[in-house]
Amino acid sequence: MNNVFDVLKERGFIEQATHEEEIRELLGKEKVTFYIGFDPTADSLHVGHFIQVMVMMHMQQAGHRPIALLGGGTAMVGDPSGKTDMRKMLTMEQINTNLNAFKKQFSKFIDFSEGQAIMVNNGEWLTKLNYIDFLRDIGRHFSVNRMLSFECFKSRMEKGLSFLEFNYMIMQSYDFLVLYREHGCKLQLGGNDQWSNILGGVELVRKVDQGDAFGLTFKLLVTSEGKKMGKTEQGALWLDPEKTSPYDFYQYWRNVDDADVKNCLSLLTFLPMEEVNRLGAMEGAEINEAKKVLAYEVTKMIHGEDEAEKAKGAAEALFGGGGSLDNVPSANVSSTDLKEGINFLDTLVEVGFIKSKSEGRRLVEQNGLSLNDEKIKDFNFILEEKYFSNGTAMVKKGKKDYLQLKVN
RNA sequence: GGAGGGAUGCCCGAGCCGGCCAAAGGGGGCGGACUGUAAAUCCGUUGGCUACGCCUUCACAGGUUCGAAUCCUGUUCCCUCCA
Repeated sequence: MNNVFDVLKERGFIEQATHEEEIRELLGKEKVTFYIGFDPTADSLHVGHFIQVMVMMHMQQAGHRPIALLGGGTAMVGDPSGKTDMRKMLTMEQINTNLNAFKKQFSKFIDFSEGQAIMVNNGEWLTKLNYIDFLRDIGRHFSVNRMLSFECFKSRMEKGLSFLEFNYMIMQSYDFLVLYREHGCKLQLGGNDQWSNILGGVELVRKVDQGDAFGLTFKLLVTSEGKKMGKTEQGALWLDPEKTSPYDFYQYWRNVDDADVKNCLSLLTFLPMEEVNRLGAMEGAEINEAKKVLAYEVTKMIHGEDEAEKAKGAAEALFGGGGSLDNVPSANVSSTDLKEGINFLDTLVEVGFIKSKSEGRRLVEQNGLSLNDEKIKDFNFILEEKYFSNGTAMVKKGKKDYLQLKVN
């Protein structure tokens, strides 16, 4: 019988705990209702959120009950934790759109049937609060002196912090109290950047209801150098295949630093730790095998087995090892245009493979663009039928950015 | 409400006694070399275009001038101190 606490600890999730021993004991003896909050600030979850989802899955598998708290109310305010600037305000409509997107994505990973997990929106209670009542009931339990000393406001003490955002912590703390009262929620989890906010909630429940409340935070997904992971040129690594294609998603993990492979396997897959340790210990070129496993496993979990197979197949086809080119990223060109001949760079801009023609020229100048493995040397290169075989031609940008052109 | 400071390219940050500024420097990104579809390192590059020239950029709207990121006016936002 494994205690989830030990599992999470072994896999490297845990960063800080309010009452380490008691939490471990609690998780070992009863079915615990816990919650993690997610503010709907974008129209899709990203890998940073996914770490939290992984935790929820581990917990649910161990028999505990997750509450996915959607921050429809808190998103109206914006969490200042660790941020240097104020977030731009979101409109109600945006928040609601995002909320629905989050809901859908959660359902893929957590089992919400028969009350095994709950999804709630804090907008339901936060937007109805009466200011004076709230201040008198809740506000009086917070010491401004203490709040100001919290790490999460540090960067903002220089840059400026509005009262609006300053209240975020109190609102989140109140969430915990509401969930404690309505669902018997005793534990709040979150990324380590949420430590102060979680602490606020734990203390509030203890003060107001003399309840047993606990908090636990997890490592944020960062590289061995401390940089945030899951960032691409386009921004975050999204779980929505429309925003980050399964192929790009796969490639991201296929290309992580050697030093991060083990950590990623441990946090983002359910592979047994023996396997994680075995793969993570690989060195030199061998570790590429571990990266393939990582990429496949994570992609499978997010996008399903079919998409993972396709992404894997495409990668193999492009980077050696055979496989079919069917699932390589592609774009269409019209056969009538092709008969007349079309400007190569214009075409690439049109299909979005390069951002501008200037970028295209730069690439040509720097020898970074090729067609069917022939370097393009001329800005005005004309694309014609003769470069296509079986209706396709392969464009390559840089070392590993491929686009298959297909005639239609 | 009063006094002062600020807003620059993806980010940070020079420039602000007007022309030499598409704007120093760093970070990041991109390309090349080296490799293992890795890291580190080195080199190049980093607004757009009908491209040795042209066009649009230095919070926003006007003005002065042959000419403004740089001067003036108004507006918005932010910060600091005082009340």
